[in-house]
Amino acid sequence: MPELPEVETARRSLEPHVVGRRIIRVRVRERRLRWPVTPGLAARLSGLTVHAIRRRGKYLLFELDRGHLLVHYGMTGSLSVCPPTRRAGKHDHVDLALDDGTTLRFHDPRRFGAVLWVAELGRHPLLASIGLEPLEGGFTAQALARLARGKRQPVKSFLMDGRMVAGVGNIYASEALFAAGVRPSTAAGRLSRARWERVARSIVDTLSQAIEAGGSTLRDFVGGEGKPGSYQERHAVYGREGQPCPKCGGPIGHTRQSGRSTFYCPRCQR
DNA sequence: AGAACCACCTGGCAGC
DNA sequence: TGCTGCCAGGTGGTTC
Repeated sequence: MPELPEVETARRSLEPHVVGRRIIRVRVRERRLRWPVTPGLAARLSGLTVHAIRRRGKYLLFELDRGHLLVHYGMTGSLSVCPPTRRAGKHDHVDLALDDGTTLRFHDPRRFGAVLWVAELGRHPLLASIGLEPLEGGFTAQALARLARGKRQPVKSFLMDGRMVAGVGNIYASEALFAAGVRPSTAAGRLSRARWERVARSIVDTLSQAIEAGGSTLRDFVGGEGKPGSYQERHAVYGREGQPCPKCGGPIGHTRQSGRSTFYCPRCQR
């Protein structure tokens, strides 16, 4: 469950269970994730209290007494709060036992996710070059246009580039561009100011509405406390090739951009 | 310098 | 059934 709305939904649902809890024990069953789990994670985390859970793009950041625990879901990662009796399954790679008897468990079949301890967030290379945060101040048409200046890259790829915009992935790039009426293949550097205004607003609206709906739940089920989201029912174009466009009724088109599926309405998006 | 492609994994599904 | 090939919400590094 990995784009911004899904990560934000996870953050909100974990917060009441995890903030204020002390980490009692750590168990790493599989350290081969996107990057190897920080060596000595158990010694690093044991005894520390979680003071807050923040999000930057698609990263979850657990603020501790010392440093942060950084979690990324990759394509198939998830966290759940389990009762102590729950047996670990095949892809349950990391457990944090908390002082109320529950376990915060990281599950990730494809192992594209990450679990890292970070001393100083500001200096960490994974966070240093992250782009504009769509739901915070500064996410404006002007800022986007400035970043895109001179780029011939398709606007959809631009929006999915984490160094430009944080947290927008394949689903929400397609959905936001549909809402804005902009063709995904348009060169980012050639969008007019008026179109950037529409794109910026569409990104904010799309992400906000998705968060309200609890995100999109596709092929995976959300374990633990997390309930599945329902925003997939409101996808206008994503995964809907050949089905009628909600605006004009024409068939939704499908194409491939730098290896990723793109869905759009050829009539409504110019 | 900028944009496309590859690699990293497992699982589910369609088609034979 | 079981096999094969293809597809999947990410992203850093490599190649062109």
